[in-house]
Formats: sequence, structure tokens, C-alpha cells
Amino acid sequence: MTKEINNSAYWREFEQNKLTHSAAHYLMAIDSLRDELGYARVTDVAEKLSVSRGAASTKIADLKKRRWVKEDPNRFLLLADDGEAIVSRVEHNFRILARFFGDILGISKDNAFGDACKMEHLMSAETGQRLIGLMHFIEGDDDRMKAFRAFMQSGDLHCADVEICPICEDECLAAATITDLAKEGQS
Amino acid sequence: MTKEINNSAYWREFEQNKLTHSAAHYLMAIDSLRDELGYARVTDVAEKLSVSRGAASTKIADLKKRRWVKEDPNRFLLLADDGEAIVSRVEHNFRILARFFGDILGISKDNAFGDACKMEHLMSAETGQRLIGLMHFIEGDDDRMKAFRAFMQSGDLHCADVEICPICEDECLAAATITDLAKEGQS
DNA sequence: GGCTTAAGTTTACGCCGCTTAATAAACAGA
DNA sequence: TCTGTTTATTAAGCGGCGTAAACTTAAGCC
Repeated sequence: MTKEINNSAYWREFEQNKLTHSAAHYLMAIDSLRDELGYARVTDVAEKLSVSRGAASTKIADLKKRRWVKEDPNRFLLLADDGEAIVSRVEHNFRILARFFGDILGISKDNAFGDACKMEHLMSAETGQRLIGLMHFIEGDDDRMKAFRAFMQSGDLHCADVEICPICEDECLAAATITDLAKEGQS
Repeated sequence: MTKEINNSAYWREFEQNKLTHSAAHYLMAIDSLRDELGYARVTDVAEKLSVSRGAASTKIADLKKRRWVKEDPNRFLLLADDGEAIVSRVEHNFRILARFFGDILGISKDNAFGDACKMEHLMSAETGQRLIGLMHFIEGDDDRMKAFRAFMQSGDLHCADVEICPICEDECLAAATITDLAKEGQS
């Protein structure tokens, strides 16, 4: 399996994603500003996303060119149909991931939201749907849910025998000491 | 929960990741080339990753500056200790995700590897560890595994009542018709 | 009218990561 | 030695995504 890791058919999909992380958040910002304020201007979007007005201006011009964003009769920003569709799908993915990480895996809020936010625009539709299934499976049955919680709290996930463990390949995955890659790198 | 989606504390972490997707794959390429050929040169890395030699040259120069890559006595490329640590952690994350998507969720090979590859350098250590726990929980018990497979095949994941469903917030997540965001965007 | 201020745009810049093309260095054969 | 190939590096260009600063436009106000 590990050979697949450098298969260029996979690794370059990352940069070929049509929808960038940043674009998704501009769209979501416009959407939520309209909910909160009733309107959205370049300045509001910039402030919401903590970017300069200049950056927001050019990025939003680009989103208009893509026809994901348009203007309402009062010249305020508005999501076009395609933009709305994107927003609902990204938010959908975010909700699934955040619930999965937070409620099922019991991950700290910071990592749960952080990971979900990074992956929301990358997860395939198939993965999202199956993840919902898994959540329903675990949460749908009280006893199972309890058993799962207990299991996760027991802590010791090391496999007894790497040769037999259905999860590990050559070394026990659970035994590996891991630290966060996000913080990796020099000063 | 959805409010968190535009929290700039989360959304800008994405670009602040010290380790880029691309850098991770350069490191893994060097590692696997040394396994396969016994050595790794700029040209080999370029070919393995399907990028130009120019791109490989500059990127590898950068990786040397970061002290993730060095040269062996014969001037072939070699991972430095930090580089090796990164590779083992990224591969670790990849294995966890690929197994989770493929073996547990039963996702098609393409999406399983594709999603795992995109997320491997983004997943927090905490998430990885808990994911292993979940896999052990499901796979560790034969009956549970069978029940899970049956459940996933039954197909109907819609919640009976959105108000009660522990997963959905305002609309049934499973009911949402989703398509792939990766392919989103105009021609 | 003339001044100030807010909003939006443009321009110059930097970083990342890629491409292509030019150049340099190293090596091997006629 | 001269020449052609391979390998590596460098340079120029482009797209994405930011910053900072300058500039335009449109109100609002006395």
C-alpha cells in the first residue's frame, strides 16, 4: 500500500483542486455576513477573514469572474447559484468532519475544528457519505456508543502482534510516537 | 458549530502549515528511491514525481537549506534526521487514513488513496491516534465488524427526525445530495 | 465649493510551486 | 582533443495568495 504514496496520479491531485481553501472561505464569509448583517461588502469580508481590503478586492473580483459571486440590486455582494452550491457542500463536509473528530473521536476542539477546516474542501463526496454511515453506526446504538467510549478511554491501542494486527503493516501504527506535522519545521 | 467555520484562527492555519504537501512528497520520493535504487539524484526525484528537473532542483535546494535533506559521501541525496522524521510521520498518517478510508469505510481505491494523500500532511497527531483506536474498536470484534458491514450496506442513512438525530444539525446530512468539490468549478 | 472620510481598486512586492529554456559542468567515445 | 549526452542549476514566466501603500470615487458636512 505504501507504494501508492508517491503515485503521481494521487499526489498532484492536491494542487489540481479547482476550489482552493481560500476561495471556499471567501464564499462562506459572504454567505454568513448576509445572514448576520443582511449584506456583505468587500470591507466586511476582509474584516471577517482578517485579510487586507486589497486582497479581498482582487479575490472577490476573481470570484465574480468565475460567476460564483455577483451583486445584488444595491450593489452588495451576493452568492450566485454555483457559489451557494459550493458553500453548502463545503459546510456540509465541515460539519461531518467536525462532528466526527469532535463527537466520535473525542478530539480537542482545537484539533477537531482545525483538522476539519483544513480538510473540508478536500474530502471526496464518497468519503463524506460513508463517514456519516459510520457515525450513525456508532451513535445509533447506546450500548455500542458506551462500549466505544470505554474502549477509547482504555488507552492501550498497541497491537499484540504486528503480524496479526489487521491495521498495522510492518510496524505497530499505534506504537509509533507521533508529533504534529503542522508545527514541524525549523523556527 | 457552523459559526466556527469562518473563525480565522482556524482557516488560516491551512496556509501556515510549515510542511507543504509538495515538500512532503519530495522527501518521500528521496526515501523510496534510496530503497529502490540505492541512491537518489535530482533527476530521479523529478522523474518519480513527474515534475521537471528544474523544479526538483530548486525545491531540493530549499530542502537542503531547511536541513531536511543532505548529500551522502558520493554526493547523492540523502534524508537528514529531521527529513526522516517527517517522512515517517507523513507515511504513518497516510497509512492510517488509507486503511481507514479503504478498509473501514469501504471507499473506492481511488478516493481512499486520493483523500488520504491530500490529508496525510494535515492531520493532527491526536486525530491519527484516535483514528487508530476507532479502527481497533471496529475491527477488533468479529461480530461488530459484521454488524458494521451490514449496516453500511443497508444504504439508508437518512435520519428519521432531524430534531433528534445526533449527527445532523439543521438539515439531514445524509440526505444532502453531494458531489465532489474537487471537480468543482467551470471548465 | 472645498474638506474629510470611508470604500474600493490598483500597483508593487514577496512567497510557493510549477513550466520551459538556457547555461554550465562532467563524462565518454571517435 | 573535439563533440555529443547526461546531469544539474539558473532564469524567466505564470498562477495562487497574501501585504502595504497609493490612488479613485462617492458621500457627508460646514
